[in-house]
Amino acid sequence: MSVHKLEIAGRPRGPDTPEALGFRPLYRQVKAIFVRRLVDGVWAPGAVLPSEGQLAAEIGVSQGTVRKALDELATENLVVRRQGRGTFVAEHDERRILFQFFKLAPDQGAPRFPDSVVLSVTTGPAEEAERAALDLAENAGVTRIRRLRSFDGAPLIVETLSLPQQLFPGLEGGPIPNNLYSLFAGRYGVTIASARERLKAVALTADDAAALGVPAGGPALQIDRVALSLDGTPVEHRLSLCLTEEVHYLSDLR
Amino acid sequence: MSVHKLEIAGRPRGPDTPEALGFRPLYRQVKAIFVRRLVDGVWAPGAVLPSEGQLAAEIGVSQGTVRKALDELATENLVVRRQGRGTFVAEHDERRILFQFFKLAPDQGAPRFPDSVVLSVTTGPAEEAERAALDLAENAGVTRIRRLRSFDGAPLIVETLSLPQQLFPGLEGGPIPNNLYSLFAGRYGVTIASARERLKAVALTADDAAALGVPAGGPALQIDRVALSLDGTPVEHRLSLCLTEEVHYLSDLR
DNA sequence: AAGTGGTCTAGACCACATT
DNA sequence: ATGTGGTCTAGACCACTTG
Repeated sequence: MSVHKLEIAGRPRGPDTPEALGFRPLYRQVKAIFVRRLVDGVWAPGAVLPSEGQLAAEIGVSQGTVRKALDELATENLVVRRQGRGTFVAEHDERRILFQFFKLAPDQGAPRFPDSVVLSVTTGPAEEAERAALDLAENAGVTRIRRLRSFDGAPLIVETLSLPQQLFPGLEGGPIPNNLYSLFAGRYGVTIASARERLKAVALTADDAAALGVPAGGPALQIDRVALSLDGTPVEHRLSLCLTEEVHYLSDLR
Repeated sequence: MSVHKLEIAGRPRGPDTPEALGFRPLYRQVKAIFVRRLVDGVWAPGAVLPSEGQLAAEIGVSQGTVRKALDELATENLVVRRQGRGTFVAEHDERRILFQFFKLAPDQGAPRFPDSVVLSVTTGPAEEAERAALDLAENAGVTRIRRLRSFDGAPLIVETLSLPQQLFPGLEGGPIPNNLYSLFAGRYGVTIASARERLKAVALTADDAAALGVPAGGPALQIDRVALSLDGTPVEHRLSLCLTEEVHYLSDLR
C-alpha cells in the first residue's frame, strides 16, 4: 500500500493551513493521486480499478470523496464506470476514437474509421511551427508521418503528423498501424487525453491534390490538431487536409 | 407553492413501482421539474433561483438531491452557480455566446464578436432541406435572414438563417439585432440550449463571393448549424460561409 | 453576522452484473 | 448470494459574498 501526503489529514481543515495558496478540495487531491497512477501506468488501459470502498480505505477518505474524484475522471473520459462491474481505465479502441477524436463522418451512413496508407516516415530537426505547437526545445527532433486515408479506396485525407522523437523513439523503424493512439499507449505508455483542432478552408496545393487524386486549387478542410497527453503535455501535431464532398466535420455545441 | 407528482413520494422505492418502465432517479425527476420552469419562463434568464434548501423543502427531497439536479443543469449551461451568491438562470449575453456558440476566432488576438449587416429578410414556405432540418410540417413557413458579418469592416461571413414562422411571428417586421439568441429569449421566450454544426470546405459561388467581396471559386468554410431549444426542438437553421484566411474554427476534443 | 453554494462524512438502500 | 457502482439522506463544517 502506498502512502500519500494529503494536504489535510483527517476530517476538519486546521486553521493553520496556508490559505494564501488557495483552496484545494480533498477530492481533487485524491483525483491527482489517481491521475498519477494512470500516468505512471500503475493502472494500465483496460484494467479494473479497486472498488470505491477499497480506494477510500486505502487513502483514508470517505467513499463519497473517492466517488467524486472518479466521477471527474469519468467525465474526462480517462476512466469508464460500469454499474455492477467496476471502474476501468479507458482504452483507445476504435470505438472510442471514432466517438471522441475522429469528427469526420459520412454525409450518408454511419460514422466509420478510414483506412490508412503510409506515404513516408522521416525524421529531422523540428521546424519553427512544430516547436511552437509541441513546446519543444530548439534542438529537438521529430518524426514525421505522412499518410493517405480513404473510405473504400476513395482518398479522403492526406495528413502529416509530427511527433517528438524523445517521446516516441524508434517510431520510424517499425510498421505504422492505422490506430496510432493505441500504439502510443501500448508501446510508449503515452495516453492521449484531449486535443485541440483549428479548422480552415484552404485551396489544395499541387502536391496535396496529387496525393488525393484531385485537381489542384480545389477546396479542402484543413485540420490543425495538437493532441495532449494525460499530464497536459502536447505530444502530437497533425495537419490534415480533407475532401469534404461526401463527408462533414461534426461539432456539437453544448 | 406548486405541487409535483414524483414517481416516488418519500424515501424508499416501493416494490410496486412499475419496473418495466426503467429506472428514473429522483434527481432527474427534480431536474425535469426545474427544466419545465425554465421552459415556461417561471424562472427567466438572469433571475436568481431559490436556495438549495428552499427548493429541497418545497419539493420534499433532500438538499443533496436538489444539488445533483442543479449540478446537471449547470453542466448543460442552463444555469450558473456562484458560490456565496446563488444559482442563476443562464443568459445569452455576448460573453456566453462567444464562449459557447461562436467557435470562430482570429488567428491572432483575442476571440471577439463580429458586426452584422442584414442583407435581406424574407418569408416563404419552407423548402425541403429546411423542413428536414427544422422538423417542420409540409405547409410550414419560415423567415429567412441573410446577413454579412465582419471584423472591423472586413467581410468574414455571409450566412442565411431559416426560422420557423410559427415560433417567431413578426420577426420580419422589426429590426434584427446582432445578438439573435438574446432576441429569441427576450421577445419569444425561446432559449437556445445547444447546437449541432456540420462543417465542409466549399468553393464560393459567384453570389456568395460577391457578398464577401472576393473572387468566386475560392475556398470557404461552410457551417451548417441546427440550434435546439431547451426542450430539444430544432428552432434555427443557419448556413454560414466563412473566409478563413485570418480566422479559424476552434474545436476542443475532450 | 447571515446566507449561499461547496465539501466531506457515514450509513442505508437500490440497480446491475457475475458467480 | 455477493460485489460493484448509483442514489438518497442527514448533518456538520468550509469558502465565499453581501449587508
